[in-house]
Amino acid sequence: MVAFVQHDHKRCKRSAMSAVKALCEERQLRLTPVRRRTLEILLQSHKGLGAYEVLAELASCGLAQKPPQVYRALGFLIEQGFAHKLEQQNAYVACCEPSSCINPCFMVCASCGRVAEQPVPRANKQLVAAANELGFAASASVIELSGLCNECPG
Amino acid sequence: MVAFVQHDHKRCKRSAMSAVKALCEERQLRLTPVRRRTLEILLQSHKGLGAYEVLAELASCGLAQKPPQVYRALGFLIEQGFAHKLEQQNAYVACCEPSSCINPCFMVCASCGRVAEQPVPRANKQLVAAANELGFAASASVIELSGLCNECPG
DNA sequence: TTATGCTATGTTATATTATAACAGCTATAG
DNA sequence: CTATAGCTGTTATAATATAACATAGCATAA
Ligand SMILES: [Zn+2]
Ligand SMILES: [Zn+2]
Ligand SMILES: [Zn+2]
Ligand SMILES: [Zn+2]
Repeated sequence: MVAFVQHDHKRCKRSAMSAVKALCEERQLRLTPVRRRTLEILLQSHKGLGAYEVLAELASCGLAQKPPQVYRALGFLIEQGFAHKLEQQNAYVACCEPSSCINPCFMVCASCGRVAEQPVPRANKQLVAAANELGFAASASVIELSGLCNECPG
Repeated sequence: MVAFVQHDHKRCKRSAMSAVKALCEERQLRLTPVRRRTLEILLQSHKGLGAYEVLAELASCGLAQKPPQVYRALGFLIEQGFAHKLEQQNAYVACCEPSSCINPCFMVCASCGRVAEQPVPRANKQLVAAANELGFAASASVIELSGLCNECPG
């Protein structure tokens, strides 16, 4: 909800990271150095990053050299809801609200690349209801909008 | 709307193909052999097909041998709204309603792979409105549900 | 303590998906 | 005919992702 408006991004990062730490303790998960650093890399900005961009960052601080390493770390973060994959872009982005995030909608600015994440409970209910009417039991949704953010002129 | 219920699929294919032919005449586009055959291949079933699966089919009837050929044909069909890409699966599917299809929602059965396509105007309006409130001007949407269809047991 | 099993990591190799770049062909309008 | 625009053929390569297996760290219980 925050990517496209002025905000204290340092605070934004700190709060996401501490939420993730808390959730890991709660769930008895190990936030290992490579997982933690991967999340930090994603949290640097609100832009989606390709897996190989993340890998390059990890490599530059000596934490990983090979694709499987970054895909594992991303897989962990995504499974736990600490990060998301943008299917349209094959890009990865940290979750802004790791403790309360369910089926968000992503808005991707085609100009600056920033991504905002927004819960859309009503739209989700309607989608699931429409699906149910067709006898389809929906268990997950991908909702991604692309367009222009308020800071990027048409 | 039709993939998950019993229906006359031959009719389904014929009607999509003739709608596409009409639209091509209207828009002065060339439905060349490779484009036409690509569409026919996608229309064989309501499952999403990978680009290289389509290519294999094209190759088996001598219409294309190399990746760029199938990606071009798919690109044409998608630009014109005659087919869609399922971003979650990197798969391609023919459009069921080529003459009236706008921003549909896709339901992908995780078990049988069939894909149904459904207009969701209300959900779309809500998504766009929510985005606008954040100062985001949405111009395109990807909405994909995954789950189980009525013929596939949990 | 040390044996045991589980989770995570390291590494090689390869699979899968997609595009850039350029050469050649074809339909058609003038 | 010939210029042009759009389509096709081909080579090469980029970009994204996973399989498979070897090794290391850690947790816990005999
Ligand atoms: Zn921020
Ligand atoms: Zn922007
Ligand atoms: Zn059908
Ligand atoms: Zn099914």
